Amino acid sequence: MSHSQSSTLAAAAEDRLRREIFDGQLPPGTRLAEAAEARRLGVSRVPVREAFAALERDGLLEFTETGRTVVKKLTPQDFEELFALRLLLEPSAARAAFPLSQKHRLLLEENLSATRNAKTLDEVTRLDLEFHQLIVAASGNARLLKLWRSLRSELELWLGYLHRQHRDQDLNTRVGTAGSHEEILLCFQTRSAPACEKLMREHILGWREWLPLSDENPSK
Amino acid sequence: MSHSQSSTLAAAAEDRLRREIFDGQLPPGTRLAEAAEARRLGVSRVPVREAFAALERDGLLEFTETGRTVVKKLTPQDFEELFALRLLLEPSAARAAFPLSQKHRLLLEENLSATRNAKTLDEVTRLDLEFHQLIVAASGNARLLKLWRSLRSELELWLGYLHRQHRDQDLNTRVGTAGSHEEILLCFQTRSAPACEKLMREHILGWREWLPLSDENPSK
DNA sequence: ATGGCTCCTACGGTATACCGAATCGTGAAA
DNA sequence: TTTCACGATTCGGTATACCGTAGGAGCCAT
Repeated sequence: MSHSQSSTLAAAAEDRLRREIFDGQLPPGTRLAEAAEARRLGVSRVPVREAFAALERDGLLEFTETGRTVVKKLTPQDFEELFALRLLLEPSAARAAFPLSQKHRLLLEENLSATRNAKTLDEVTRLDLEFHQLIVAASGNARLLKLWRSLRSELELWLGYLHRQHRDQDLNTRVGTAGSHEEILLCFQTRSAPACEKLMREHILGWREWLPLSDENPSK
Repeated sequence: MSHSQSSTLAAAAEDRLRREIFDGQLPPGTRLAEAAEARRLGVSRVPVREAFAALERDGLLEFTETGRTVVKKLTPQDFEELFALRLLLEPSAARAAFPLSQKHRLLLEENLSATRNAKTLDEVTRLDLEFHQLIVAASGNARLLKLWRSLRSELELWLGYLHRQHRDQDLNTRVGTAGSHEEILLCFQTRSAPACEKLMREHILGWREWLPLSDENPSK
């Protein structure tokens, strides 16, 4: 664990494992053992154990009945669940976030500006999720934000898989996402809470639409 | 940790601490130290540490910036957030749960039967939450159930506080809850998905209504 | 060749020990 | 009396060690 800004070894281990799972270095189904990962990461089993626990509650790992730890396999069914929950949570969050506070308006504008300047697909994806999270945060319901964040890791995992499978096509469709976000922010500034809710709903439905799904999936 | 059906000491410690928090033996704001709790529970620090982590993610404990562990204080604001989320999640779950599978219908009927025979207020409360959880589970969305369960502990905590403050009055109003649940099950068997969604929404609104709030709260 | 049994290994659960940092109490100085 | 500083204590983070058990490999019997 040579360099990492995390204050605790457990957090550093969690970050690293999370990244390795996202990057596909630890494909779904991989069995992880505390001792082995501890050796590999150069720490003892205790921080690794805590990292496993954290990643499990984020849905990236899975504990079997017998205590084994496995990188979770995501099925199209899993994705449909995530989609259904976004469709449930985010429009409501948008409605509650209206009207936007000065602070959150600025944060969203910064996000859009960063998105316009983004160079890589991963960066655009991260900013995309960040935009949505900002709106959930703006709703003022801390627990709602917590629920959303608990879905975020799995979402990122899915998007990562999809990007690796359709590296070419996504870059174009991504432009649409950014424009859609600008439209949403404009809606917050010029229209009503129900309008924002409706627009967010349509945005997520559209997002579901252009995602290439169910032809190939990373599980099994 | 003399007797407990939990297979692991960490789970047993978690159960015990959870119960003590619910019972009010560990009032909000109480500072918990790993070593002290380990001595008190007769285990080492490791299981206690894991129990703390689990209870923190359940919202019953709180880690301060400096790493201290404190029993969380619930404010009326917290309760409003929980209420808003139930109002968002559960009606949708009811819609998705329609039509009820044989299995879930039986489970709900068992629940109502147990409620009719219940003797103590705590038991009725537990069965009440169980009824709602069953419907969320019947929605078929495992992640939705996970989100709901993550709210349950805090909900139980709140209800526990309220019961201790209004021990007399609640017993009567509880009868209404049970009847309301029967109505909901009937709706599932005789009407439509939107009807169930609407009824669930009204049920939760009614629940919010009769709860004695904002006059006294356990925080600060 | 196949099914089952046994032994061995690897893994997770737990206890204990060590360390640095934060906290609190105490006493000295202003 | 108040305040500041310093030492003792506590606490959380981490490492290491021990134990029981589950899984797997190899062997034997059929």
